[in-house]
Amino acid sequence: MSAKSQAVIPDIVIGRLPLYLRALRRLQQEEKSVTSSHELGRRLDISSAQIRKDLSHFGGFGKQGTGYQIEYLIDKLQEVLQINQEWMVAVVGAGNLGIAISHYRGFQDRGFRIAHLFDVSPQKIGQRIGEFVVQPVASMREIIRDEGIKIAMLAVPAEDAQTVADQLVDAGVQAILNYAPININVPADVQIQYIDPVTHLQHMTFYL
Amino acid sequence: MSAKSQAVIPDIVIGRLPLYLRALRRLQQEEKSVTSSHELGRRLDISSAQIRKDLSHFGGFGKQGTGYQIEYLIDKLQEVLQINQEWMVAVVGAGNLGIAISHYRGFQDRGFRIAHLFDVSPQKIGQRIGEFVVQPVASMREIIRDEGIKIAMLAVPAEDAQTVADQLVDAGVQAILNYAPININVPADVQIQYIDPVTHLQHMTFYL
DNA sequence: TGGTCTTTGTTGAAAGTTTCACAAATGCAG
DNA sequence: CTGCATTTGTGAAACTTTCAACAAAGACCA
Repeated sequence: MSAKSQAVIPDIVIGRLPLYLRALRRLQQEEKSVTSSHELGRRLDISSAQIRKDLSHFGGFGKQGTGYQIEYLIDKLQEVLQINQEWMVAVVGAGNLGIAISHYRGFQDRGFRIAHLFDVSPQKIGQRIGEFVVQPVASMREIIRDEGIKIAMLAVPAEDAQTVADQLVDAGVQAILNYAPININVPADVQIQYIDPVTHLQHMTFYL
Repeated sequence: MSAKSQAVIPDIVIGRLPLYLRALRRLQQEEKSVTSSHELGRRLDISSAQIRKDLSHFGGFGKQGTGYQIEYLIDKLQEVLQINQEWMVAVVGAGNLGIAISHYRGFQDRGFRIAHLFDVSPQKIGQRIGEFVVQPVASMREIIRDEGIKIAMLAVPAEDAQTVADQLVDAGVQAILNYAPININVPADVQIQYIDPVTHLQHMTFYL
């Protein structure tokens, strides 16, 4: 009934909120203004009960008999996830992957703006990649500190990932999205998430 | 005690096996030949009890007092995940992302080989990207069928993802790794996994 | 050999997550 | 206004996953 603003929310619930948000944005693009836990569940392949329960952690966003106002729910979820602001992000590694990330237009309207692209290689430093000029990792610490950047994407070789992550943490970064296929150790108060397409492929081959 | 080869293994356990494999390969690179559930757990930030339990689903791979032979365990896990063979993979979408995927060297030695790169755009068809020539989506069905390709990576705009996925399934693909930021519906016997960096970033901003 | 240390595989308990089922609220048609 | 159809939010039950603890096996040293 009331927002349980102080209760601990399970991390697995937080992880689903971005999916709800993505689906809601899509419904909005389809000119819909109201939806239900059933419709959302059908699209996401998640039970309607789970969606209702997840959302209820943050207060009563819906209306019985009607459902959820899409625009209102988007607003609320963005607020919960703190993406009702734009976060600056640093990308480290200007290889194929770092370049593809830097060109990707999809961060902009979902709460993130790439602010810098760093690399160690003298051949790459100074090169123009889309709207960025590759900057030296040597000056990374100072720039990240000065601009208060809190989020970084790591697209360097596996061998360098731990070292670069340490530097990022030292510079004040609090959330790292690691594309290198290796586990990284960070302090408990730093967030880390992994993207490794091969682990997903290997997960699926089990069932083939 | 004995391998429970017929029991149902929880999907969440299967999802961790590729992580174990990745860490084991790393240990192997460091010239180690034996490891323990404790060492693995420390590296992966997973409890040793969980690692032992996960591995015990497939039989007794370790030795009390000693631990696990790294090479043997890698072999066994590759067998379980069916990556003791090389899977051909089709990539659809030759934009920035599809190109980065096609250039990535990291699939090769982990069980996968990119066999084709498809796109709809007449400007892209025929272009050379690394070792591939972009082929028309129009001939995708036939090629995938003829070559018995079972796995595809989807790097097309969100608007086209469902349509292309339907075509892939129709062509006989049984596992799809979708990079488009949208949920896709596939038959129950087709595997699907998602990669969307923004959902990871949004997950982390909750805690900042 | 005997004693100590390490480490696995397994059991059962604890913790966490999902699903069920229903009261209460709302909308709508007649 | 009445009755029927929807749909939320929620408490309790069912199910899943993780963790703690320990016997048994092996390694190793003196």
